[in-house]
Amino acid sequence: MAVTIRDVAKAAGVSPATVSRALSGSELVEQGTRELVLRTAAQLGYLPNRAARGLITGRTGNLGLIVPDLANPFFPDVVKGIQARAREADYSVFLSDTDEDPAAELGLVRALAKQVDGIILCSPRMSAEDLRAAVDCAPLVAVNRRGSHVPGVTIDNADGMRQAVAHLAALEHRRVGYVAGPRSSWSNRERLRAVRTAAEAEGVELVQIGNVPPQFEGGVAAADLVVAAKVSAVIAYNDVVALGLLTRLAARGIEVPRDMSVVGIDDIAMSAMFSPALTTVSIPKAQSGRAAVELLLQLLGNPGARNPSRREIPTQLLVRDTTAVARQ
Amino acid sequence: MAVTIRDVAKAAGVSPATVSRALSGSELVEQGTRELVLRTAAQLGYLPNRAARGLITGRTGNLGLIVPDLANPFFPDVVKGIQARAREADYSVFLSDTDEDPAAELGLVRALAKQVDGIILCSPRMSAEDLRAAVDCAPLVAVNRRGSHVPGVTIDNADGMRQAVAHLAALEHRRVGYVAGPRSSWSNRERLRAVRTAAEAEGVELVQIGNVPPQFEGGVAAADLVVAAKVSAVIAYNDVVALGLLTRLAARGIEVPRDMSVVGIDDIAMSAMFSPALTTVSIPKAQSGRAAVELLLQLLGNPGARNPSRREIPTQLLVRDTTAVARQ
DNA sequence: CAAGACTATGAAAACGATTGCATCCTCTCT
DNA sequence: AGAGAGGATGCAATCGTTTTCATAGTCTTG
Repeated sequence: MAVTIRDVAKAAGVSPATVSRALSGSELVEQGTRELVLRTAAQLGYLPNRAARGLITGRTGNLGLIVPDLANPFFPDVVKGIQARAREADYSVFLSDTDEDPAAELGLVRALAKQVDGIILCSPRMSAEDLRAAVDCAPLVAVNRRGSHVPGVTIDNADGMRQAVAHLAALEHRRVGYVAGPRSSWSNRERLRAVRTAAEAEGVELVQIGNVPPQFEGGVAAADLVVAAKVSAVIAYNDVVALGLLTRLAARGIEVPRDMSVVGIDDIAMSAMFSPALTTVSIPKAQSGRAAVELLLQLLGNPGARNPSRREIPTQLLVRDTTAVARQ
Repeated sequence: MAVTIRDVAKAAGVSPATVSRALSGSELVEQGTRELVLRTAAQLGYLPNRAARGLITGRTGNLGLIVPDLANPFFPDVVKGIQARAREADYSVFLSDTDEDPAAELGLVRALAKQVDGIILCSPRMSAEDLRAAVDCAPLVAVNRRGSHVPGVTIDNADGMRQAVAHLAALEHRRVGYVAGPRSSWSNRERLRAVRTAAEAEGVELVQIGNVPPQFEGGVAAADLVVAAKVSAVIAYNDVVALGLLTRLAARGIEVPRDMSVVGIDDIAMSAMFSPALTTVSIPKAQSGRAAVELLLQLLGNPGARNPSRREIPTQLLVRDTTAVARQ
């Protein structure tokens, strides 16, 4: 059925070993022979059997990718970046969606470990000790999470929050709310800390508002708390929450940005489409994905690397229509 | 390093053959022996090497999944369904995003064919002949596309359009627009035909408006054409286009649904969050994904199946806030 | 009790690639 | 011219499983 290396060898009048060497670009085969082999292989439509190769080399040519929820509009773009970069490097990627179940993450890592050369863990919700265990299963890179022995790609939350708070301060907001995401989320803890630091530096009073699920409904629910908190501006854990806020504020007759300024984080596609268009801290999502693959490839090339490598992605405040000068 | 079947065999005092049989649930091994083997395997943390198994069985335990654009909010939900069902059947899925490049699709199918047991092609844009070629590469199921020899999952567009048109007709709309998607899209051709049939049946006049890219910008651009077409209601190729319409109509001061009714197709998450919330023909996206896997598994179990199997997914009109009685 | 039928197990041959080692040839240097 | 070096190639082992076939023991049955 399928054409094997032996068929090519026979057709080209050489041994399978020579075919293997010619195709893998080894330098130990004569120019003429190589060309002959390459031509024959192409002619026969030969494609190497990955399983067989993997068996002897111990590498699969696959990467594993675990995301908490693909329906969260943040992730598809990250996945696209990962996908694209992996393909360039001739790797295929296995996708797994945990449906927001942190307990499933470690199990998936374990299951995937045998089938892939490395794993990318997106926004892992798992505990620190589980993360440690995961790292021991396979070469692993985390996205949106820093761990003491885990290489990873993170967002420069500190600078993003600094930009957001500086923007609001420049608009004369003196009392600003932060609508927090899930307590268990590393990103949320990180953003909370960053926004506090930034507020202090700018001399702005900061009030934390709730811990809401990172969904539209979370924002809807938070809106009333925001109003009650007597702030003139609010920064949301992410864009989806911010859009929820916007919707409920409008329903209550509170006009944005006249009565309240709102800033999101992520810059998902919908944010620009909403009216009013959301001011947000933009994260280069595809770039984060590419960087994660880059890190992983580096790890695979040099598995003994002692210090886990890190990569921090810069953020950029996009000022759109939901922020304005504070009302006196 | 890794624990192999031989290690388990040695530890359990049996032959590798027996271990293999015990683990694969073959009936030819004695109860006691099976338990011993299972216990030993678990104890040693044995996980079978997929590559080795694949080499001998010829099956990989992997499925390939090709989508045109993961950033299109329609697809993540479908992918989630596919993912979930595949995992239940103990399959892993390779994800590939073609970035809307139809020319890349066949190449990807070819490349993937050797690494997977079957392929799911989502909304393939490729030509009919390419699709024929693709089917010959590997067991294959198409989603959102019907081809003469291609098993696939499709949406019941006819009924969806019927519901939408009946709804508008009941609201006394007599002249309705259809904002068409890309001419090359099979779904678009299908929907156009269905909406025409439905309009005829309801005695409603139908005007086709443009062929726009299936994005927000497409809807924005179409809005002015819609107004010029003097229709009182419009059905859009999909929700994203409908949201673009809504945005531009609002900017022109045309109030929805008072001055114009708008119906989308897909029911993406954002549609419910928009204001006004979009009336739309809902497609069970995850269910489509699951059905595709189901079909593929069936195909794998019985590759000689002559008549390609089909599955049609029902749709459901969700009436929200963008449709109202036509103005006199 | 003998003979056949069955059952549980093991030995060994695959699957298709890679790679260490051996071989053979050609070239160069003394 | 002979010897040694080195480059190109082939042979065969190997990776970890599954599966066919053979074997040895147990059970049934006339």
